[in-house]
Amino acid sequence: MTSIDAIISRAEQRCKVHGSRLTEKRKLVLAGLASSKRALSAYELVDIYQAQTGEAITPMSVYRILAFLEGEQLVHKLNLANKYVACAHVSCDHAHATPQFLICASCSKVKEINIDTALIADLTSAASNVGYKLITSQLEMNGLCDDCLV
Amino acid sequence: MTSIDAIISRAEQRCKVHGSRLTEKRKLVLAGLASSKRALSAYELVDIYQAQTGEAITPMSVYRILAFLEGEQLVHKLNLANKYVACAHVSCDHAHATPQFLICASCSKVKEINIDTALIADLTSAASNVGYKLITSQLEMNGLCDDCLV
DNA sequence: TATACTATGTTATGCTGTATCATATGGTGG
DNA sequence: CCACCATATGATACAGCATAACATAGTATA
Repeated sequence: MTSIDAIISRAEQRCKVHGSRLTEKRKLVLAGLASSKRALSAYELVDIYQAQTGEAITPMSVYRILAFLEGEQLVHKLNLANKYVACAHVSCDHAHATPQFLICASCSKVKEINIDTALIADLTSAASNVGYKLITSQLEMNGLCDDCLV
Repeated sequence: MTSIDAIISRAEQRCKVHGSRLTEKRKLVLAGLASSKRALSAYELVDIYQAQTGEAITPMSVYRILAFLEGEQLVHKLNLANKYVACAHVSCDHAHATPQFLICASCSKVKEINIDTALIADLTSAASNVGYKLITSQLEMNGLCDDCLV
């Protein structure tokens, strides 16, 4: 079972539980994303969908599908890069702890990591000290991956 | 001396030291940004420039000027919001410690805060553990400010 | 003053994302 | 099984963010 299959099958499970529909198109978009190591833009997904299925899809549809998949926590949007990744982290099988991301500024490769809860708590309280309530503790950081560092 | 004046005068100082030119347009764009509590988009700055000076300026020019000001560390780009802020933090007068930003998702009001150096070190080492070298430790977090929370 | 560099003007274009209205599809109750 | 309603997708247009490429103007210095 490839990691793509794992992601798809988890998606099916999740949607079943939530009573939402993982349609063929949604599945294909998710598969396109899951088959990439890199984060992809919506427009890149349009091309990949076309390449993998031979069918055309509009950016509008891709955006709608990404929004759905985000709602099911199957996909994360990386706001720093305006790109999307399939959620692949172990934590997702459980309580879905807020993910933290490292994004390679050169090749868009993404690592989803865990950061100490205490550290997140520190950030939250630092924010609260100046009157801000964090919407999400999803942290995104730009870096260079080891491949691109060479 | 208003905070705008303080920002402008620091800008003049900085450019003098660096041998770069703080032209009238650059000064006016910086002033536009400094006069706002909120982060502003390049296109908003175009409008503000027009309103404050009666002269038109193109987005292209504003982008170039913002790039210059960023290079002089007089302006920070907030990648989460695609907006810009004049650097107003005390830390900027000194070693220019890496700034951390809280951005109100509703009104774009920005707080530039200090985060414990140890915490940044933790993030850096967490990144390094999975093979990433952080490009910047500038952290951006979306939240809601106290005004918008009401 | 000639020159070289920096700054700005001008136009076009690309990428990211959303609004809107039309059509199709699929589940549910009568 | 059909009528109905909610959901999903199609199609088109457009808004906002950002850069490319080439032309012109302004400035410092040999």
